[in-house]
Amino acid sequence: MSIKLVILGLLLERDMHPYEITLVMKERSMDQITKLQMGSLYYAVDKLAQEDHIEAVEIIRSSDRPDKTIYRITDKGKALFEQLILQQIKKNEPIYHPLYMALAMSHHIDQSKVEKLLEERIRESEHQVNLAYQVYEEHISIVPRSVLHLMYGRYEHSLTELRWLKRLYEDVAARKQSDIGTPLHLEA
Amino acid sequence: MSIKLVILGLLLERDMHPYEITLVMKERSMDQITKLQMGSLYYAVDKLAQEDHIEAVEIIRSSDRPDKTIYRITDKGKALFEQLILQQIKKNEPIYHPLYMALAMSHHIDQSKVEKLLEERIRESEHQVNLAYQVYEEHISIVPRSVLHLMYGRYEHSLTELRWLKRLYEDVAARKQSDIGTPLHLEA
DNA sequence: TTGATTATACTCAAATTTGAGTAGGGTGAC
DNA sequence: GTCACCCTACTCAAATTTGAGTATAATCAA
Repeated sequence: MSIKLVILGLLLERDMHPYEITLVMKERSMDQITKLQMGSLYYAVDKLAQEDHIEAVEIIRSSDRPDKTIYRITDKGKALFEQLILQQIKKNEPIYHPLYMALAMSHHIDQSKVEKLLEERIRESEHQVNLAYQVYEEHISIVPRSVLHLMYGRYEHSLTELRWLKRLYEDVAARKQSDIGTPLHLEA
Repeated sequence: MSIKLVILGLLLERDMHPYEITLVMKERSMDQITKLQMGSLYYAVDKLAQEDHIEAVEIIRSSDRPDKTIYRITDKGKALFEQLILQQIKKNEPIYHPLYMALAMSHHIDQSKVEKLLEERIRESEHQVNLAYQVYEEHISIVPRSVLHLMYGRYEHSLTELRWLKRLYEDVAARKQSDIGTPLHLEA
């Protein structure tokens, strides 16, 4: 499970409390690559603590706020981290893409509605591309190279998606969605 | 939830039993775009049936095999299908990529191990690219255009991933993973 | 100044997913 | 001919995820 990897990886940099982990993830837009849900995060942290992969360093109590429990990674946790990384590289799991699936099945419904929403989605997608590029540029001088690769990779994938959406849009607008037999005439 | 969309979409083509849905999904490599787990599929089918979005048409019993329940989509189900498609196009959710995350954090571990596994992964990724292209080509004459877009899109994404992996590999092999401050010198 | 939103920090019940199990039949290799 | 493995079709308990809720403080505008 991906969130465990992130928890261990960030604790390898410095001790943190769970909420702080969410902040760092957002700062580096890691929440675009690994799903971040508070409930799952706290569950995973508890799990890791029960198994002695991480341990509480300090509990900060204030009368008015919830307690903050700061965690550190243990040696057992470091071993798990390595194992999970290697496992993930080895395993060949596809990347799921619900938007593509929805659009692939969209020929069953009213094409004018699809066309309309697709226009908005393309605009949103363009925005995402710019955002991703900006994040990449802003981090050039401040993150390790592998993290920079991550950011550039996100930019590339968002660009791939945008181009796909635009091609699809042409077809929807031309009401060709139900055609069978003609290859997509692709240049790229 | 993505699997519901697929169930409804396939039942829109013809009546099927759940196991048949898994076969069709694999045939069209839809299982590369939407996670397919038997348990989740049967759960979703039960759910849809309870809510009258689909209904049992026929139950085939043989003494030796488990019963097959064939389902059809209802009008209520058709409405849900449209709603889910439009919702999915509207919503802007990122695509999660655990492999990228693992590699982005891999600078904390032994680089020679990463290098080795990365070589295998690149070979596997090349294989996936070829496979995806082949699936696209083979389906040109037999699926609606929007489904063809899906297949071509998968090919493109796998190619984007392959190029990313190769660039990363160069850096790992050159032991540059921890460098900070140099932009990736990119041509594409 | 009151109301609205955002940030801090979690918690919990209910929904869903996972992973393993069940069980008979077919198929290919040795 | 038998052993191992895949195919057909699901089922189920346990693990995990989800989505909403909790509660306080700070910030900002109208």
